Amino acid sequence: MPGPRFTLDRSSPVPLYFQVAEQFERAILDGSIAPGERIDNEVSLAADLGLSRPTMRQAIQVLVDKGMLVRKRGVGTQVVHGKIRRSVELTSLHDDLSAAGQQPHTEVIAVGKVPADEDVARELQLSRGADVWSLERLRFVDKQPLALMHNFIPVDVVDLDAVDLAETGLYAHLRDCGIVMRVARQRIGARGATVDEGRLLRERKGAPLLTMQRTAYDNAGRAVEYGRHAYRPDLYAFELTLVDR
Amino acid sequence: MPGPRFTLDRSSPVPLYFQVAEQFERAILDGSIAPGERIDNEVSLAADLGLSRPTMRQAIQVLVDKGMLVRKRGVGTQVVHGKIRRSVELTSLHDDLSAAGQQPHTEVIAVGKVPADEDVARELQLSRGADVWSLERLRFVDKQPLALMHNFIPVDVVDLDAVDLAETGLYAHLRDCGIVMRVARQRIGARGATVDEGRLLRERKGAPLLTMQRTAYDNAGRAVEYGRHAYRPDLYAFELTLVDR
DNA sequence: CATGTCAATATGTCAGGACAAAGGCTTGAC
DNA sequence: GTCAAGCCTTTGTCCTGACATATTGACATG
Repeated sequence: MPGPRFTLDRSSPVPLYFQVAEQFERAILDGSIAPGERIDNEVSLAADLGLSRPTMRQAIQVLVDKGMLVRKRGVGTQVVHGKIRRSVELTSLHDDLSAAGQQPHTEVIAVGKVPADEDVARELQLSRGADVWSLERLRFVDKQPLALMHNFIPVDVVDLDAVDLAETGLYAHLRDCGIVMRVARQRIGARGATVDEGRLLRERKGAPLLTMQRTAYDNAGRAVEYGRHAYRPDLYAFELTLVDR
Repeated sequence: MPGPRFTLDRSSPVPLYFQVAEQFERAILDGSIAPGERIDNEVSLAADLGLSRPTMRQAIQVLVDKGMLVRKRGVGTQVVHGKIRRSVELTSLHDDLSAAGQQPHTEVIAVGKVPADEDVARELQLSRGADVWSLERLRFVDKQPLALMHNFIPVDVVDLDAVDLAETGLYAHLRDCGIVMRVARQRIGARGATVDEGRLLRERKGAPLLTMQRTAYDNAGRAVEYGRHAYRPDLYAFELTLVDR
């Protein structure tokens, strides 16, 4: 618990509490602080670094939210475990795979304007039959088909024409257009593959697929994207870390 | 934004920030504050209620974490959307269903001590072959089989003999024994049903099933439970709300 | 030996103030 | 008319200080 000496850069634009949290996280991940070990109390940690207790507390809170630390009143704060897999976040599969060092490859199957069906209209808060962008893509990893993705986007959100979606990824393009997604509702389920899905994903009809539907909302609470995706369950799964607060 | 008048009870043991958060949440859920609407700024809200700004800020943060509010620096804080389905939490299926007003019914298929296989040993941080409790249950809703649950628990965590697990639910029993689960890692996937699973869940062999594996850790970072579950995807799905912070 | 009490310790909550940074709006120069 | 500078509002970060409450362990008591 004397722990590695943390360094603070007060001239950096990075908030102090975040600098501390980052270094703490590294120390936990690389094993400098063992799981189960108690860290110093907030007051002395703050004093060591020349911070106020609320700032130190805020730094610790970041890691508590991530599930790496656990507070116990009257006792102290302990490391729960070192290896925390990345939890489900508001990112796209493209980001996920790129970050994992894999070589994703995307094939655009179809893109164009279509009238919204009942599902799409409800999720995007539009009237049924309204025009929406429809985008179907097939994602590969190592030449193997991994996911079939069908996205719907209101036409007034962004223009999808003449965009190289095979390269950039949908979410990256939306970000570039100034669309900021803040909240999303996801629903994860399973079902058998249709004939078309089977052909594209190289599975037989009826083979189990992992499905995910996601509706994403921007700053203003406007629904900006609805996606229905199907994954090959032998190649993909969702991992998440739950924290009881 | 003048908003409903909130009431504070300073003699209550419930923290002030939590009282405010609760009443705010109710106002959002019942539509008193419409989605997209901006709420008052933190300073004046705090002044209205006779609170300090940090306390008011903490109250708002609770709802930001839930995905109901979105902050924008220099602009204000907005309601994103009213209806937030419960996100995935550190609770059991039994709790989930009870809360939903359904009538869950559980059948214990098998319970006893077994040697840990490779998976179980790794997840529970035990040596292979060590004795663990094995508990297989089948859960029904409205007489329909919904989930097949297989849990493993280290023998030194709790005694599972002579417990009516059909009634109480596993997690409730663990809570009663003083086991507090703080963090859990989940992995959600899909696969085809085995013959045995098909028989119990009344599906044919190879029918798509939604699967979830969960390892739960207690305060000390000790793995206290590992579960492999299979759900009928026509009756169950995982919903979660993601928030970008 | 069991049990209740008390003190030490650590986190939980709350107040009040200060300045920084970002977004939106107005104003002014060109 | 357009674009940039500057002002205002609002949230973001950080400080100091205080008291409340839960946990643990030592100690006294039955």
